[in-house]
Amino acid sequence: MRWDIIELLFFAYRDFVGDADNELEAFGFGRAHHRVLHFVHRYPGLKVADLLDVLRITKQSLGRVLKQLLDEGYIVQRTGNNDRRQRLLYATAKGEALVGRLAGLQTDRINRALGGIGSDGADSVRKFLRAMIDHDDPDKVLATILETGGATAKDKDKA
Amino acid sequence: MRWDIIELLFFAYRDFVGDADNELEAFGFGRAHHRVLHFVHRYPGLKVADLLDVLRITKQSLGRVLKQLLDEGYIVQRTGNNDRRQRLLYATAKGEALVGRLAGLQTDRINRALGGIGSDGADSVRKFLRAMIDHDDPDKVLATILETGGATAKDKDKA
DNA sequence: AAGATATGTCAATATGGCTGACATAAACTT
DNA sequence: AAGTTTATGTCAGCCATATTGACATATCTT
Repeated sequence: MRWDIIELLFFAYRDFVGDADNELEAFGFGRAHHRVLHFVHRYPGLKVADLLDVLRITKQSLGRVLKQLLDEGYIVQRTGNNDRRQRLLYATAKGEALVGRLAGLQTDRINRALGGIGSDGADSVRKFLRAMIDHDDPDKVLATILETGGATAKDKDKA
Repeated sequence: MRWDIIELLFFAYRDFVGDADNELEAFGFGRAHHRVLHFVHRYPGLKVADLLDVLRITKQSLGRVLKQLLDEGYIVQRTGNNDRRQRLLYATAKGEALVGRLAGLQTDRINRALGGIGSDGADSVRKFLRAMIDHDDPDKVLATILETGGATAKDKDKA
């Protein structure tokens, strides 16, 4: 039994998401909002169904949170060009700023943690995390990540 | 920005906890039950306040779940010897069996993921996860983990 | 004895998720 | 053109898990 990793994962993830939680509270948002905004920002033009797939939630659940983000100007939606039924989702500048802020906190934590294990170690972590994920039947976003090793068009801000 | 690790962590943790979730459903339990049972099993003799600290929840939240686990025979509580106000918590054989089952699933996933990175890589993962955790003001369990590097008396079943 | 602490309970509320049902608009198929 | 399917949205009720506030009893400490 790998109790060591099981428990480290619990505490690590708790603190990792805790960074954002504290910040989100000020906006009256929670984790669900963060997730939606994150993926909309990182994968602009996602349709609603894509997001449901990624997050593995129902449209009612998504609707609740998405509506708030739309109403408050963090996300805009556009009708699809090829299929006018679709609603393609994009983060606004306001939304990007918020995602950036949250990701900054999380990145700080990650960089501190990576700081002690060198680039080979960082490689191992990426390999490990990647291998922890089920690869069968990936949603659109995960498929993108798995086929690019994590590098995407939106990674230009990896400064 | 470490978008790569941020996203890998999201999906990895989702799938990691998903293993247990599916199994828990059959018992009419959820994540909260799993967490409680896990720590009670791994750190027998925890008092209620310790558990509140570890899980960072209120006694009302804990009470709901703990009561179910007590009523259904997964956990027993004993009055403290030095302080009769305390309720020390222990997993029953039934409780241990369930934890073992859940941890087995998670361990399989972890071992598969570790299988690709060798023992140096595994070391790096442990160091990384450990460094991802806030070390200030640790609760009783985390303090134990941090000072022993994850090896505890209950690790004899690391077969 | 007075004050502090460990635990437990009641009650109302919040976040985020679910199921079922229904609706409209748009696209596809016949 | 009509019928069928699909993309999205909404209403409603319920659930899991967590919170806050208040209060209570038993036990320990001063």
